[in-house]
Amino acid sequence: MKLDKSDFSEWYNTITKEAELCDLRYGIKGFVVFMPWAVMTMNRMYTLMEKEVEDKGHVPALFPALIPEHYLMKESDHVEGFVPEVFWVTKAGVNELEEKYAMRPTSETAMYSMYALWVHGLKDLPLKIYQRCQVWRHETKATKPFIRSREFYWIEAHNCFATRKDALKQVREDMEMTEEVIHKQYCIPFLFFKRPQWDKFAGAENTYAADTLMPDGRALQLPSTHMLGQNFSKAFDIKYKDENGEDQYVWQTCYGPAISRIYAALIATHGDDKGLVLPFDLAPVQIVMVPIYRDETKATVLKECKKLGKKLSKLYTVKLDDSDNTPGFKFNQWEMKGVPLRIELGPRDIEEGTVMLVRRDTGEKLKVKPADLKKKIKEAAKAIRANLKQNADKWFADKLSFTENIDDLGNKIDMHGFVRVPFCSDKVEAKACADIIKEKYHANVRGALFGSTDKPHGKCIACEKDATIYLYVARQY
RNA sequence: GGGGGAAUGGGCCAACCUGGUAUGCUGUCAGCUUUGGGAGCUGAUGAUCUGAGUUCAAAUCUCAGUUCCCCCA
Repeated sequence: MKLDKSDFSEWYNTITKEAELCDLRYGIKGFVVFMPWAVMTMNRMYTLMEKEVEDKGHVPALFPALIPEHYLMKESDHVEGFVPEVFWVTKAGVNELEEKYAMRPTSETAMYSMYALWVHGLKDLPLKIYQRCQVWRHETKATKPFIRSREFYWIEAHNCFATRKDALKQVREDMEMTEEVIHKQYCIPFLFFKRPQWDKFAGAENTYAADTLMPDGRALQLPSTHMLGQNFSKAFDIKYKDENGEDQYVWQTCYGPAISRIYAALIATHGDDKGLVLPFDLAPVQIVMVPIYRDETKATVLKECKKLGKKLSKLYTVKLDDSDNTPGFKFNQWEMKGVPLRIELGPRDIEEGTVMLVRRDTGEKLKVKPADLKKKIKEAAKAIRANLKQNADKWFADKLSFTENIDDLGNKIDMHGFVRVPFCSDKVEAKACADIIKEKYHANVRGALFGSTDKPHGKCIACEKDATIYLYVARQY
């Protein structure tokens, strides 16, 4: 199988098929079957993300997938943003429903209708609830497995606070969670942006989002946090009595890491020309054992393998591949699947009293004595984590560039990915300038780097006004 | 939203222009031989998207429909 990551689109299509990550033949456009190997990794991603979300004080709940139309219609900006891509349930059996139900495209309106019943006073705040679920959006943009499908899997956390300040603190906390899980554990680098006003979540005051870059230089939005202000609390009547006994609307935020999409970033960030490369902690199989034998040695070798496998499986997820394929076939197959470590064991090794330990990320082969094996595996696991993160970070660091000249912008985007440019503003009236860039280079304004205080001098890159802010431009998925 | 392409055994594909027994690879199953970087032989298995039309005869031509994929906005 030929794989060439420099042709990313083709590489991605091939790898999702060859590594058995998804099956596109279900027969509804934009709906794909997520295959076991992908789901097992996503489950591990979920576990790590949910632990972090719970550590930050969220508790889990599960809300219905159907949302009555009148809930969905309560917040006008939200309606405008989402209704064009909602799937509707209009019939039950043979009868038309009196009110149609939306298949949730996101759960603000489902959850906040209940929050209004639950929040009464300061004792109920902060309210921090998350759910793991799937959502449906009839996307009009091109669909691509994991990157953008019409049904996808995510976590959504929805919070209520007594004050604006508390809500803004949550935005920073969400960024910390993203850093901890997506960067440190999944080893996916990103930049955290405050989106311009014309590109925020429908119904939000502000949107903050982590953008990573795919190998073709196009940005992919990973989790986003929305500062909802009081837009929804007013629409849904979520209020508490303050110290003076007066009604106050709560301040809200929500956070939505789409696991299926982050999985796409995981594939794209770490994979190579041999297939997937999975971080040690996310691999459905961490160590694959490949026995090498002839007929007369088969029994001995398999016995040794099973003995060793039993020991190791107390610490790791281990798979003994005792199928009838040849060793070479197995090597290639498990490399395609991204298994981080391989142990080869044959008569030669038994004779020498060693096993062969092979790293997927570097291809490095290590002859190891059984007594040292646990130690060496632990070291290798650590080294793989560090190596994947370092490689990804190094690649990503070069993907940031600067320019103040619009004629130079196209080149910079082509050669790097994110380009910082001086801009007149990130308010709605500056959208015209963003449109100029979009028209000229098919690139989008991703927003201001969160936490950055750099101030530009001179003019906006696209108009004659003075620049007031640095914004970042990239092509996007 | 615009454009392009495709639909044939489980997967990939040939035959289509020029209508006539549907090709090859792969997979699966059975057997034998193999196994330190994608093994070999023998046999079995299994297919023309739907609906109309033209015709002695349609995978092939015509019309309609359905679905998917890719590229661009």
